[in-house]
Amino acid sequence: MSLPHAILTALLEKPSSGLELTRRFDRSFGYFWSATHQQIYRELGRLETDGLIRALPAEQPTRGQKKSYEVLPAGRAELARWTAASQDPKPHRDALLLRLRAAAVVGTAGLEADLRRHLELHERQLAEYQEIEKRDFPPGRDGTEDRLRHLVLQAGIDLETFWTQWLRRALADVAELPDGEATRPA
Amino acid sequence: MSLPHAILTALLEKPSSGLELTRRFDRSFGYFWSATHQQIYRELGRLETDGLIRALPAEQPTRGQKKSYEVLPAGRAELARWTAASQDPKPHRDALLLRLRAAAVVGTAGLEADLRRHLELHERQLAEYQEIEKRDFPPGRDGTEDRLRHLVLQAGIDLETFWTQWLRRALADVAELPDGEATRPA
DNA sequence: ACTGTTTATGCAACTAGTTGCACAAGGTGA
DNA sequence: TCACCTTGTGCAACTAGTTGCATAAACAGT
Repeated sequence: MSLPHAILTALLEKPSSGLELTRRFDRSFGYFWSATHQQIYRELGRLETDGLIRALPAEQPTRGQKKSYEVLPAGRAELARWTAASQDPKPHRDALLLRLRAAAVVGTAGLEADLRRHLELHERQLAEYQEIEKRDFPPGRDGTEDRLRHLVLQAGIDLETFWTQWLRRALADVAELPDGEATRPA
Repeated sequence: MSLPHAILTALLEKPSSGLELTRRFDRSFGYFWSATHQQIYRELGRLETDGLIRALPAEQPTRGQKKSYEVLPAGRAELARWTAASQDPKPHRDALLLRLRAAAVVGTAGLEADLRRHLELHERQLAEYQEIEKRDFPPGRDGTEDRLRHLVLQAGIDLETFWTQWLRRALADVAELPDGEATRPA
């Protein structure tokens, strides 16, 4: 139940259209919350119906026209309520770790290439976050908002750093394994 | 589409009943895949129907009786197929990071207590994983399966370590903030 | 003008995961 | 022996997220 709150947060930071939100969720927002454009449009509709946001119609709100939204007081109140409430951590699922555990019983075929692919993805992501840090958080500025947002970005950077290191280690380990079809034959 | 494969992996490591699986998914398996007992029973039914696993009926398979399952060759083949295929990383969502970002616009009320609660949870989890490591992976043993499983556990340990560190830093940062109802007044 | 591509919005169907509850068997204490 | 608790299995309804496709306007080339 957090997508609406993610959208409210994004809109409070800057009123946007559906597509702009999609871009932001793909980009910087993505390191803590991701969403497809279909999800976003659907949720924007709900939030508008519920009176938490409203459209800023420039001209006619037909198809093919940009439609920007802003947060209404009720929306801000709802976000504040949600933010103040304590939440239980959601269970995590990691397909890559599961795969490695599965590989321990059915063999490591094909694993190495994919570990390498993941490593590349995480390296690219890390580089991107470091770019953002350099651009958006130069040393010296430390308003409350900046501090908190920097903290969030820092988590993203540290996580990507962790994964690149772990993957390198995993690759090194997998490389010196016998790598049969199955380690414990059927 | 990974729950069936998680169950196949777990059953290959050791044939189990629904409840035993539930316990394992709550415990060590939980650091890379979690599932409720309802999910597990449902999936066991499907896997049996599909001929990937079969029940080992001790007596009568009535209600209130333990019913253990083992993986059939078709199940092992399916798991091997899945493990060898490359998969795209799933998008991640982290409610805590989202909350922090939301707190940057609607205020940090209630945040500190919850960060502290999360810190405790992660510390406890970390301690538990370290226990498991000490018990299940004493230095010296390094068969292929052990190596891979240790690698997975290591990821769990390192992730929990990361979170405890990050949360301590976040707490320190939040502590010296003005902490008004909203940092940027409505 | 016409064809194709990009931008922008959106619906519908499906899959995966969660929540709430039900039911049976076996043990425990009063 | 009856009431209650724990263990073990399971269904049904709901919520969240994914996938596939449709539609329309704007623009670019030919």
